[in-house]
Amino acid sequence: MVEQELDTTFHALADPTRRGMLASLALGEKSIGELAQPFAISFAGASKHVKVLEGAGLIARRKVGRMQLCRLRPEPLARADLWLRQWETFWTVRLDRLEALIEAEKSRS
Amino acid sequence: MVEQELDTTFHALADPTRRGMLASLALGEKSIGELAQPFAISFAGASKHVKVLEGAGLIARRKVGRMQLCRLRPEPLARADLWLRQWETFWTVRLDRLEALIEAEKSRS
DNA sequence: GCAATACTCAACCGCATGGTTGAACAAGAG
DNA sequence: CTCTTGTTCAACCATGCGGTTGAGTATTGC
Repeated sequence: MVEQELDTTFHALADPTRRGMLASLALGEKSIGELAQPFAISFAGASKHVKVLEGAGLIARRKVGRMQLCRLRPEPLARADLWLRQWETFWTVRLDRLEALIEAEKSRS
Repeated sequence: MVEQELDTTFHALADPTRRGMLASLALGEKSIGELAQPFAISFAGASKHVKVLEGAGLIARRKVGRMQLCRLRPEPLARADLWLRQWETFWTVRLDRLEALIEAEKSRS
């Protein structure tokens, strides 16, 4: 179950248009038209991207008059980040090793 | 560009088989056969997944005799994590708000 | 040399993706 | 009521994905 959420979350994040939309939503609620505007894309195309983001639980919508306002839902991002941090020790160890090498190089000169 | 690296990294992570392979590699170098074994998958199929991971810079290979040993390269994971943490304030604010509500509820009772 | 092992490569399949266009619908503006 | 705006839906297209099979290439063991 968690596995499947990671699938959809990472897949949603694997597209630059969708990441751009999220960045745009970080500044506040936006209609789908406003989300589509910066990307040379058709309205229907944007609508599809929004549906992917919604399917991944990354955004929620509410209808206001004739437009749909989208807002960010960061929970899946938090869970994806949690998963990525499993490897944190892995890459920090590497960086530590690198720093140690740099220090060794310094003291040699 | 950084954007494109995020594309390939997130796409590589969006598949449970590939995430499993990474987890397996966290325990040490593995041949492609060893990587394929836990997943009911053909040899060629595993080879493709490995190629995707390699293309994303998440693993490196070296030839030892007739087998290919793969090892984890965590750098792209670190960069993906960095990107995700852009939203960290976003979700922690939410959690803070939730805690505040819980506290408010407690003191009301 | 010969057989087995550890792969890679090319071709194919079914299905999803990202994109389009054009028609439809719902709601506010005149 | 009509026109425009904001959006969805359905159909289509080209491309790519995850998977397979079958053939081909190194390398090791006998």
